[in-house]
Formats: sequence, structure tokens, C-alpha cells
Amino acid sequence: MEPVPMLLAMTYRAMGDQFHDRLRQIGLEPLRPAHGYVFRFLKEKRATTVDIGQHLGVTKQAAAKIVAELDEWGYVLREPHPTDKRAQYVALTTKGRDYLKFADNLWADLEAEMAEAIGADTVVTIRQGLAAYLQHVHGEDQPGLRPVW
Amino acid sequence: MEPVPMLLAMTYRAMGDQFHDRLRQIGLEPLRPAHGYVFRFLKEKRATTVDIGQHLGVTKQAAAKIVAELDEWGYVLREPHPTDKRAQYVALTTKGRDYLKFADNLWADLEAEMAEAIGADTVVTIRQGLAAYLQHVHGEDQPGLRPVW
DNA sequence: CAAAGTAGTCAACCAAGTTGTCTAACCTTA
DNA sequence: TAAGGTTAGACAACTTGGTTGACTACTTTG
Repeated sequence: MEPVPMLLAMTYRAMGDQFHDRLRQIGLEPLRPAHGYVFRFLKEKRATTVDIGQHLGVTKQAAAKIVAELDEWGYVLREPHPTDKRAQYVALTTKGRDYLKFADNLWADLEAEMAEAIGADTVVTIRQGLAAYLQHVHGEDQPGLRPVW
Repeated sequence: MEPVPMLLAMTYRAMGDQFHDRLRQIGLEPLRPAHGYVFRFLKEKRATTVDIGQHLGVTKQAAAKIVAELDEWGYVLREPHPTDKRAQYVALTTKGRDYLKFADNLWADLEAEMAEAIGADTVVTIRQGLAAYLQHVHGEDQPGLRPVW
């Protein structure tokens, strides 16, 4: 029997591949997972580059590169931090928000297909189970999001 | 609500981090995930470097590097292919088999802890659900194992 | 038996991280 | 309020783990 992490990795890849393929079919430029996760993060809370790095599980320098790309491509912009003159807030542009909305729909589609294949209740169990496990292991301060290969 | 793939990635990382930490505590040299997956693959079937690359989801050249490392460290050896003079079978040494056995126990421990945290039945559902999804998406020829970040 | 395909190796390259260093700004705290 | 420690961000050098491309020896197919 295969260890659970192998199943996690394979499923992650399988879903990611499909996501990527469909984005390409539509003609939307396929950003990497990290970019999408940054969008999602910025939707909920204001964040600096350091925050983003922590969320992704990479160094601040790596996060800075990603932010620089997104800025260059027009998905985010940097605005001065209100109280800390060293820092900058990274914020989504309209283009960034649109991309996120589109991607969310796509994820929902893929999840619906998953539900059709293995049962909606099973998907719910998986979602809740994994979330509960993460909560159990790491409490509030969640680990990096990036899988380490 | 977070998309399922994010949960997969975070859980994969959380489990992998714990696995890695415990190996280190024990003093066993912590190979990368890829190495462990190669062991597991070789346990079940004889395989060439090309087979391994396909299983991991990387090019044959990348697989060749991994095999060369494992050979150098004494975990595997290469033996001539019985019918094809170009090819070589890669086989586990005793050292390799021991490592695998040890790692399997560790995985089992981690999974038991997961079961304790979220319920054994939930773990079973997750396992079966993901396996069924992979089966549904890719049929017999499974996708690469390596998550693409 | 010729043509096309495949296993393995070598080499050059590339992407996406890392560590280390620096400056300017911030935060004690004595 | 000055001093010492910390932090955000930028820049540079480097490492890792992959990629593509080319080539040889061998195999398979028509």
C-alpha cells in the first residue's frame, strides 16, 4: 500500500496538470502555482513581500522575485506602507482580480468533476480531513504551502 | 474556501517535513523524496533508468542523475539487462532494502498519528478517494509522481 | 536489410530557489 | 534620547535539480 503522501503528490499533480491544460486551451497565460497562491493570499489580507514568502514557504528573496514578475506583468502593484517607511504593501490590480476569479471557477469545475467521479461526500471528507490534520499538526501558524520535492 | 490542491500541497509538505525531521533525529541520512520513491518502485518491479524517470515524472537524464547518486551511496546497483544490450536493470541492494523498510515503518507511524487526529475511517476514505480519482483521471498509466511547483 | 526508434551518456544550459551582505528604517530600553 | 538589536527590502553570487540537444550502440519494424 502506498503511503498517503504519494497519493497527495500524485493527485496534486494530476489536478494541477488539468488546470494548466485548460488555462492554455482558453489562451490565458498560464502562471505558475505560486502566482495563483499569491493572488489568493492577497485577496484576503494586505501583505508585504516578507508575508508572502512566509505564506509560500520560501525566502523573502524568492518571494521578491515572484512579486517583481507579477508587478511587471500588471497583476499586482506596490503601494507604500502606511506606517512603516521600509515596507510596501503588495496589492492586486483589476487584472489580478480577474485572473483569480477565472481560476477559481476553473478549480470549482475540476472539483465538481472530482465529486462526480468519487462522490461529493468523499470530497467533503477529504477536504475536512486534511484541514483538520493541518490544524492538528500546526495550529494557527500554518506551514509553507509549497511542496518540497 | 481553499481549493483542494492547496490542501494537498500543504498536507504533503507537513507530512514530509515530519518524516524528514524524524529521520534526522535518528541519525539516518535523509535522502530526498525522489530517492525513497525510487526504492519503493524498485521493490515491486524491475526497472531501467527510463522506467524510473517516467514513474517520477522527470526526464531520463534527471533520473540517471538520481540513479547515479544512489549507486554511489550503495543503495542500488546496476545489472545488465537480460535481453537488451543497451539497457541496464537497476536493483536495490540490502542497504537500500533496509532503508526502505525503516522508512515504511516511519510512514506507518505518521499515518497512525494522522488517524488518531482525524479518525481512522477518514484516513481510509482519503486514501481510497484519491486512489479512485487518479484511476478515473489517468486509468492504468499513472501520471508522474513529482508535484510540479 | 534498411529505416525508424530507444537506452544510456555527455555536455550546455536554465529556472527557481538559496545564502550572504548591505542600507534604511524601526523598536526597545536604559 | 542615544545605543544596540531587529527588520524590510534590494543586490549579488552561488547551488540545485531539473531541461534540451546531440551522439552511440543497439533494437524493432516494415
